[in-house]
Amino acid sequence: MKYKAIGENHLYQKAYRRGIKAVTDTVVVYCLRDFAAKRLQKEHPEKKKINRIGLTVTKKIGGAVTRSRVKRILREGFRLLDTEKKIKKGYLIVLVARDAAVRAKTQQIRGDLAYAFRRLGMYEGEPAPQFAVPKAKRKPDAAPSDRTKTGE
RNA sequence: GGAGUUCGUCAGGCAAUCGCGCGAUAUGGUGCCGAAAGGUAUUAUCGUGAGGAAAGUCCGGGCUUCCGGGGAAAGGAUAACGGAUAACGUCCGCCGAUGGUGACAUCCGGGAAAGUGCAACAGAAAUAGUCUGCCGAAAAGUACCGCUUGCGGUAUGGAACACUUUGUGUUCCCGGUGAUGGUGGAAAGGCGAGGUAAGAGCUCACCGGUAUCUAUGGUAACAUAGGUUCCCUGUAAACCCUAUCCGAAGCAACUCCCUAACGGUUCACCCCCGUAUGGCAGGAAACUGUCAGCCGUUUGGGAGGCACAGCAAUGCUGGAGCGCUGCGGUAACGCAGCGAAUAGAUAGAUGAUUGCCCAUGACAGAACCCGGCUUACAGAUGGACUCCUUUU
RNA sequence: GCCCCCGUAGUAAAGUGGAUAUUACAAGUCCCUCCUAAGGAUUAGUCGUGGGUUCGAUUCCCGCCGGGGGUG
Repeated sequence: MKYKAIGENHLYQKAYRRGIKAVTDTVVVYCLRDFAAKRLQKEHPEKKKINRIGLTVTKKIGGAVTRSRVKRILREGFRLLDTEKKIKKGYLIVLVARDAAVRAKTQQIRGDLAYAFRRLGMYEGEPAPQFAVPKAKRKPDAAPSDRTKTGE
């Protein structure tokens, strides 16, 4: 199972503004319903829905070596979680690394991601997550804790 | 054995399972998007997959574009000498200077006798004579003496005051002199003797330096010895002068393809020269219109540049490229032969788990490509050399 | 990735070879006042950092460190 990466900057901005969010020590997870999911499903040879993931590792984390290592660990953690449990398809998932992710192991990342996805209700069989109210678009920084509550 | 100098090499390894980028193969693999160029997703097998600094972007090139060629100006860079190189501000050798007992290290390195500027504070004074100090020689005038009657010799700088007695001292003026004067980074080459009215490279000996000549050694810088000349501080990482070199921008440079539309066909804003127009129609001509060619701009999409290169492409040729060997050279490096040639991403590929070993792996990730420099860095290991101690 | 620019008290700026580095606001202390404000006095600088040139460097030269801007 391959993962299509998010390339466009505006999709990241959308995920930050309108997506639901969960925060752990090592990583911050944003999720948003992918509006291009049907087109991607049509392009897929097996006609499956897929998730598009994006990784954000800022220069504050470290140099090029540490940043690319953090990206590998995040990718591996997500891959492990995805093979174990079933995550809902057709979403944009943005993973933002925090300072603690530099010294983290893959298993810790996997656990943090599992905690975050459970809070966000992204597993199969659970009720669909509610997205943020449109008013949050005007004030992106206002009351982030409320949005996580609505996500539960 | 100890202490040290210097030049190199490696940059954890092996195995298993899962996972990632690229290439090839698969009936042009299969699906999807697109008008097209093309792209993208995915399956299997095989191959392949970051560095000595990939970094900083500090120099030098390749390459691409700016229409082509030549010249000038401005600006910039470099700086003993000889060599290496595609080139360099790099490298090697060597000279000089500095440091070290030494192996060795470092580079401070054109010109201040072309000119301009600056030199705070201190100091009398900062490139120069206003103070202080020393002196009254010479010249002129005056007085006296001699006689060869217009010359020679002797004395005296001028004024005031004081003491004393025809000189001495004080103050002021005139003239000479140039280093005595706590300073300062720097004070007119240093020191000694002679010389002088007082002095001064004014003269001499020794020492130091500048320029230049000769001899010897060296390709040369330069070194040694001798002769001549001169001795006016420092600063050129102040302006500047001399010699040499440099056009500018940078792959987000740019090129090509598909698609649609518009404009020009003339001009080169440092100077000079060159430069694409042709056919048809109208007109006497200037010129106008139109078509083709050429050039440019813009909308949307895509590829290339880009992974050894080029070509007439299972091969051939070539290269500032890499490794090994031999030869030449003190060395940098050169020449010859042989061999191997695959990172190429585009939100950006090397990870996770387990086991074993060495005994815990530092700095750190290609982004058009090379040659250097600089900076960061855990260790392991090889060669050469120096000093000290001991033994033979 | 490439090309540029800037670092001076807490903040914003001057100073571009010379003595103890200025100015405004802010902050601390003191005075004034019954108290506060205003006013007055005063304090605090490795001039980002390490070398070099120079008698002398915030200034000139070189190397690092940090920050910012432009460019599809």
